[in-house]
Amino acid sequence: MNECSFIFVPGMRIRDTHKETLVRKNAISILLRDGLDGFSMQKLAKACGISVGTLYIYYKNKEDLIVRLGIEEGKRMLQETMKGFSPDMPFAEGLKKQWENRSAYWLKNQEAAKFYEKIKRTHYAGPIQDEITKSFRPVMQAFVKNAIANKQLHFMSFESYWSVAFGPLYTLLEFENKGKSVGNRPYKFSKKTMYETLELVLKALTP
Amino acid sequence: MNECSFIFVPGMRIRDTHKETLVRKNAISILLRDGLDGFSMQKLAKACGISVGTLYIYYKNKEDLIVRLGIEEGKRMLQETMKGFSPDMPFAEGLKKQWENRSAYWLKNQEAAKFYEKIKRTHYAGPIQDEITKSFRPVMQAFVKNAIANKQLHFMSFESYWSVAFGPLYTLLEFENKGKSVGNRPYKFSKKTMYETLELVLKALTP
DNA sequence: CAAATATAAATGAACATTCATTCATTTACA
DNA sequence: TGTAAATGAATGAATGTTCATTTATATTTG
Repeated sequence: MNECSFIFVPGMRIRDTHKETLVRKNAISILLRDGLDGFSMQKLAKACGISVGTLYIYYKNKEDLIVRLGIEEGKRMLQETMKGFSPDMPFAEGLKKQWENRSAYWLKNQEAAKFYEKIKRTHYAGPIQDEITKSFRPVMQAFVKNAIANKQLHFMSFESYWSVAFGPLYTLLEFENKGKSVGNRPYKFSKKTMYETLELVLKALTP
Repeated sequence: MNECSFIFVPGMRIRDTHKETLVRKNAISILLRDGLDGFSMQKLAKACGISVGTLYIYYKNKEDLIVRLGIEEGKRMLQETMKGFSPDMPFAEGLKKQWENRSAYWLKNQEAAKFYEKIKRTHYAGPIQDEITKSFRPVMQAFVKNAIANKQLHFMSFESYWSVAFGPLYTLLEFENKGKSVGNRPYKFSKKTMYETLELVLKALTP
């Protein structure tokens, strides 16, 4: 059942891999500019300067295209979030690492991050989350388990923990995303606000 | 410039106000079922059992329809969130009230709440947020100001405060929304988790 | 009271676009 | 030269919106 296997055949024309990046970048920027209901295959093909038919060589259909881009970007983001992180780390240190990684990625890859956050709230989210989850759930669970065992984290329900540990960060990054916070206050994400907030979160979670 | 003013004219046929509810309910359920890109005016008209043309009597166009429904639901939700709340309340009490109101509304009006959360993340969000903001910004600002003045809340940036005060609640409600939390863990919102989380938040924010 | 009237509500067929998707054909390369 | 990549015109369904027409009703008139 390996979709990637292939039989070598002489004379096979090589697929233009540069084109995959082209499609991804244009798809993301159209989706952000025009929204999900302003996105179409013909618009995408035109933006890429390729034929509509070509899109159907790379992707089974529109849904497949959106879902696969979502999975790709989600994995990329989580990969970056986990850089230099290990579930054996002391709790405060590990959480800090994740906050730093996540926000650094967000600021460096604004389009990709906005795209992922947007697509997560559509009806395409299901298969995307399923795929992402598979890869990262074990690491995150181990981290919490260790922290509680080592008395670096209060005993509490997993959802309570997660919502306090990451809810505030996501809220700040959403503000950054819009450029505005609550009440349309102009907002620019800064390390200062981030560390200020992280400190509060650690105060809440740690003994 | 009052759009609502009208000149009384004999023989005016009365608009069927029941129909406005019909349109709103169907629009919301189509949007939740089929997503923004699965929503269309003809589909909506058919679901309501009325003519497409009628929709264009009530709403200028599709965007106007979505935006106005968003504003309506957003205002309704915030109205409920503020029930029995006053910016003069002691901080912990006021925050608790808002958490309770918001979650109660969410559980009682699941469709409306899901709709609002979804539409907030689309390109229709701008004008919706602008309108909502106007009504509730002053109250929320006064609450924080009072709390800091009375030393019931640490001095901190507004964004830091907001993200910690409400980020975790929104995260829990999103879990409830999906029926799953992180890593596809099945999740059902309960007052127990809510109060457990609120306690952590208060620990973070109050001296 | 009942018929006529005036008005806006409501209709739905019709419009030009745009949509997702297909496929016979052409192109480029190992 | 054989192969898969790439094309793009074509398809039929669906899109947002319009508008000439019909319907319902509050008021006026007889």
